[in-house]
Amino acid sequence: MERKRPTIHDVAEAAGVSRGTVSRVLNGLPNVSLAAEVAVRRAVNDTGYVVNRAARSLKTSRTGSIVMVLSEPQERLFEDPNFSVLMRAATNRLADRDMSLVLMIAGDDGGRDRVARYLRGGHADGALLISTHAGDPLLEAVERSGVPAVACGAVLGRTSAIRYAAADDRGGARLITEYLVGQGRRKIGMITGPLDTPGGALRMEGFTSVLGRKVAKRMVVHGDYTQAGGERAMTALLKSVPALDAVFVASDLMAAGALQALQRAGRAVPGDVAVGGFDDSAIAAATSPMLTTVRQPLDQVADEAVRMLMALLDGEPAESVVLPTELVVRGSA
Amino acid sequence: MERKRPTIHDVAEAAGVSRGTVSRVLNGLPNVSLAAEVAVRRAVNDTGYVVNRAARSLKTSRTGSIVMVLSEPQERLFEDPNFSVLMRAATNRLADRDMSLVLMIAGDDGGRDRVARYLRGGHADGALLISTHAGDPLLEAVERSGVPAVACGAVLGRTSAIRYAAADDRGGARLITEYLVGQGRRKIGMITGPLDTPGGALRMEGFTSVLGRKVAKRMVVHGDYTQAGGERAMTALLKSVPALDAVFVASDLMAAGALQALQRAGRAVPGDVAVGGFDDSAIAAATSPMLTTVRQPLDQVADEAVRMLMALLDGEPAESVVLPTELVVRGSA
DNA sequence: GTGAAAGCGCTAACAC
DNA sequence: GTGTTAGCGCTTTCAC
Repeated sequence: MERKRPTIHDVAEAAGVSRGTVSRVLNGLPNVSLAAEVAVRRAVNDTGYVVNRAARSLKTSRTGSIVMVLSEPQERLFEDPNFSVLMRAATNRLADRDMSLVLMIAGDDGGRDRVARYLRGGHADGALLISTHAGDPLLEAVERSGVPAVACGAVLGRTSAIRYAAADDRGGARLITEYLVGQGRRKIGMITGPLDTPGGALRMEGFTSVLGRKVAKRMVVHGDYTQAGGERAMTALLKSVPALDAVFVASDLMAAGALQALQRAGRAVPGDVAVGGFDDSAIAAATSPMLTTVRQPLDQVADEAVRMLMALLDGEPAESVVLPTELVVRGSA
Repeated sequence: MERKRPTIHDVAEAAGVSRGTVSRVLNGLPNVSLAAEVAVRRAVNDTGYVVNRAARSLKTSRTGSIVMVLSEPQERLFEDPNFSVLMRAATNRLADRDMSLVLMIAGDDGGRDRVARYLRGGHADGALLISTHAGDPLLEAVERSGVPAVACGAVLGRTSAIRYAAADDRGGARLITEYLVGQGRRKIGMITGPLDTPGGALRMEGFTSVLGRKVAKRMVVHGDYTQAGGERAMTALLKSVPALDAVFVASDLMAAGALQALQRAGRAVPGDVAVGGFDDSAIAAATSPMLTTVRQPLDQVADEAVRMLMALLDGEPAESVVLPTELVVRGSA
């Protein structure tokens, strides 16, 4: 039973029509009689025919695949719970359209080069960009390639024309900051992410938009999205602002680190210090107390990003979208 | 500047040689003079040539891509910290060989169908299987497709001939169980994963191999790898074995749930009850106390799986490998 | 409404 | 050591 894979030719023969007609049926083009269509569909079934994408692609110069590019340093990706959500949603949305998702990592120059070559080679119809940061050389490389691209997460900096779908980082930060204020907290600090990332810059903007730029300045410490970084930042913040009674931490993972620093310092949470996180990842429910945090609709972000990318592929315009976040109250604040 | 993408023909012309010679240089075949090689490389650079994979694939019927198939119910993947590690490592290893990684999700019948069609269509040179379970219909579909495949994680059941690379689940479970015994614990319970998964069945085997099948039987409760499931299982275990002084939980996420159940029940950890986890994921360092757990070398698992798959593609044999795990002692036991 | 035929860009077999 | 050439399987005019 090791017959060669059937080609469109075999199907045509089995259906008693020409290859052209089979192609028309397969692609849903007009000008096919009902009889022919039925015969072709039957023949496809009987022969077990599956199109050869390479041949189709050679002819149409469309590949049927989208590349998802991660431009995050690898260690961080390693700990990033958001990434797999985006990937899952994107894979499913693309599968709905019979397209596939290729993954590439552009963490260093070599990786970026590979991505650039891949795109210039026309190996993907479009690109989905994950976790780019301000001034990321990848953005320029992608734009130069001419391949349609959409980012998941805001694209920072005025220089890029790349559209994006993102959760409302600014609004989410405002939400939780206002919640802390509403709880009667008066000395509220913040631990940010790296300021060249949207989650770093925009969540800080949300925070300061509530508490004021000036006041907030000495209450803000910068972290790096790792748990150890969160712990260090919390320790530093406690030192500089001993009277602190609340802290908004820009990611759950960092918040877990902050919780540990607070415990070590003998501060009760939320009794002495209330802690707010961001992400609503699995970590948020694993800490003690569980984290009050901000949920990002990441599956919707991916859905929207795919939708926008498909529009772009069809030559239609697509505007960036920002999706609302949601406060999730648990024990830590 | 919107020139058409250069083809091998343009390169040949620029280098003053034939297309055949260019192809030989590109593919590192012998019988090329140094002069010709230099000229071709220069021309490639000058023209910005990138091979057209579709054309190459059409000719060679090799695609240069590997598909990673997730056969996990989607909700679980969502919380699974292991998956992104495997994917990152596999992507990097494949990139080293200039191959790319396509992601597919085979969580339901529709997904499995798509995967089967994809493989039968010859759209990938090989498959990397993630989180298959015993009797998974996907395994049969993959085998029927004739596409070389390797699993990450042991393949359960005698029926499948698919080779795998896995962490030593049994040994890791033994390691931590012996550690608990060595700490003087006498009433040691266990919360397993689903028994049709390797992590479910093998970690339980490791546990019972230390404590004995009979003794262990009433001390074992089954979980589902979720945090809520871990919490429920812990509650049930405490009820049936009130004198419990230690528990080995088959994943960190479930262990986080167990910790919460213990806290609610007023049992001190590790004072009253020692808790051991498995995975050494980010969660393990976020709980309080931090989890004593078993580290799996997942990047090595992916490395090995890719290596085996490449061997298979070259027509060489490949034997399954099991990689040693490591005990990571923190606060919970 | 349908068939015939011309390539898409590449590799590999063959002739020199 | 190098050039020539015949397709790989498909889509898409162009006739009919």
